[in-house]
Amino acid sequence: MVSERGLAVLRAIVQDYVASREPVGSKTIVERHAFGVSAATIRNDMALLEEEELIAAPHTSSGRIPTDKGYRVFVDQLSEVRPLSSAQRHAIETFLGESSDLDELLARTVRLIAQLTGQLAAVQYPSFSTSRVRHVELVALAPERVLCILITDSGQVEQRLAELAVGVDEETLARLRGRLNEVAAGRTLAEAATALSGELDSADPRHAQLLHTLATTLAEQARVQRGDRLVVAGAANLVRTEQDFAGSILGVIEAIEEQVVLLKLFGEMAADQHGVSVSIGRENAPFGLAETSVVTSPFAIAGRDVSRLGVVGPTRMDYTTSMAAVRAVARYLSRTLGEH
Amino acid sequence: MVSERGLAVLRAIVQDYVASREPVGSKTIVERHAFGVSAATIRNDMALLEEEELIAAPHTSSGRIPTDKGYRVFVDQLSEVRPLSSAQRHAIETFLGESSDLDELLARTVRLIAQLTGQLAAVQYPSFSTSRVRHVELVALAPERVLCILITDSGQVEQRLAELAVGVDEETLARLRGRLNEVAAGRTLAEAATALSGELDSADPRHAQLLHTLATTLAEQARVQRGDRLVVAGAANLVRTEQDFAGSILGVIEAIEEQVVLLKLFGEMAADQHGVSVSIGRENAPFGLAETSVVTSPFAIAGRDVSRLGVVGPTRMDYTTSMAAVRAVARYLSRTLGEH
DNA sequence: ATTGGCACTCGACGTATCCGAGTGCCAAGC
DNA sequence: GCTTGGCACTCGGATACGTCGAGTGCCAAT
Repeated sequence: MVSERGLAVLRAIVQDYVASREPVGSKTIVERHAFGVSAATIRNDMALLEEEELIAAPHTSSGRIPTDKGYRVFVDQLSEVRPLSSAQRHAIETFLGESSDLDELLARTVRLIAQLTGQLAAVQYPSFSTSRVRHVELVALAPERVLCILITDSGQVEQRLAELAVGVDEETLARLRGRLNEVAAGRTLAEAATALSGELDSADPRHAQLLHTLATTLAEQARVQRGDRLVVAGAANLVRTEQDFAGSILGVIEAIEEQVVLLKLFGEMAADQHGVSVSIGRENAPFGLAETSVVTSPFAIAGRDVSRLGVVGPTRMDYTTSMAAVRAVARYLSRTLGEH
Repeated sequence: MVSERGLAVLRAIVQDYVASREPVGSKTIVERHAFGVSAATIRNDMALLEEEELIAAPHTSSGRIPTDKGYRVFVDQLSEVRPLSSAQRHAIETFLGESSDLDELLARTVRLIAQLTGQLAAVQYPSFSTSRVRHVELVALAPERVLCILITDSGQVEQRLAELAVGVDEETLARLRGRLNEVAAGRTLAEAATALSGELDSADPRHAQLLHTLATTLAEQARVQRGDRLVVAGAANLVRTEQDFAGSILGVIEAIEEQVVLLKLFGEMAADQHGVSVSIGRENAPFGLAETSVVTSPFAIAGRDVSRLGVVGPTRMDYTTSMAAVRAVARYLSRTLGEH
């Protein structure tokens, strides 16, 4: 139904509305875009677009604003993702390049995205369910306090303190260390957890209790997915766009702080495999984020898509910029982490 | 100059204003507090208080609101810190009691404070400048990639990856491990850093480069004060009180995200040694937080005051509740961490 | 299909008005 | 010498109203 020009009008409306925050009228469009037709013609097209529920008028005789559906069409069909400027690309290289470890890299990443997009940014910690145990280290802080350190082949380190009922000497600890490494090393975290549980049965009865404590500690540790954590930055950006939220911004802030909500949302978006995905307005209603849009992209460690990063902002956000920045940073990250 | 009753009036004004968010007039006071005098008398007292700049009128012929100075007097002289309800005390015990490690304990702590006070809460990571090195562990992930793990007697674990120009075999690594432990173990982090630097000179030339890398890595690691990190929770609470900030809440959010600002402020408040300290409104102007008040308390690990926790909120905050909650949680934390 | 014209709508904005809470002051009273 | 009731005064907030203008929908003409 909607003509070629009609879609161009939709694109113009989205762009102008995002830029000006005000309903855009037919006159504004012919002024700011070279359509070569009169305002009346644009009005006819707009009537069509309104019928298709791609745009809406806040009240009779006002300009139009895009609906969620309108944004969807814009994102899917009308926006070409233009690459970042060389300055921005350079910023990514220099700002992320000097990171020393994963924690710092992700912390810098999330701040960078927030800065590039002017939105709230979030990076999901990589889930290491497919990474393998490289080494298990046991350090006695006291005879009955043993620090268990788990090192994976993705360079991740997890530590946990085990409190034992009876003390253990260095020699025994060395034996246990050897045994645990034998059992766990080279396996995925999940496999290692299972194997460790099985190991309990064949344990030297004298150290059963000790081994049990250590094994369950390590097993639990292995079970913990770091993928259930988010790093967030740019809350100030969210507050800055507060007036874009008709309802309160409170729910959004709470959802961000809660993390679980956002993580679920990230999880759902993982279905869309290839590249950047966008979830718009009411599409997020199940998560209590009906007025926000989320732009995310997966990124990979060692070639495996393990996690997501993205931005959260008002439905009326600059999708083009957000998508470009999210895509670029995700790619850079995948490239850097792929070298591991 | 200000009579006994005058101070009582100030207390009433602070309490009513905090509760109602509206300038409080003489009539309201006689209604809600049993002063046994008429509104006219209260008005006389209020004129006195205004002369002393303890209260102010937003405009002619409106009720009065406390000034920063008024809040200061209220906090210092007029508010008795009433202990928490048993339910709240119970909440602290149960909510914090089940924490397994320091990270989780602090994460739970900050959420608890935010919940108890309805303000934004922050906990400074303990600074371990006075804690001692218990153990240094080196783990070769690859011949030229060595993971350095530093364990302190306060149970803190720091890890860092060292990239070496030339590979190192297990045997050499074991020797180095022994040497580093000899040098560093038992010393404070600062001492260890110095000692490690000195050790470089007497190094076996063959491994000079290797040792240098490891030593500087560890030294830098030791130098890093974890006290320069904050855990924050309850941003939603800050947004909820947004209307209490005449200027924008943006600066506050930015300061919180920046962390450095808040950490400096925490540092300054450390001067006031005994228990809860409060910094009000313009007292925070150097930090760009002229409209906010900060309530903090130190807490101790192993008997040493090492860090602070507190809340940040509008000048018009419930100081009594905030102070009580901050004090109670800090005490609980000190008690729990003192057992280490 | 496009266009200019035109009546119509409705929110934004400025002005005038009213209302009431609250003050300051004063003279009278305990 | 405090305290109190009375009273005039002030000022912000709410309400009502008129004006203005951007923008629309529709229609007849091209």
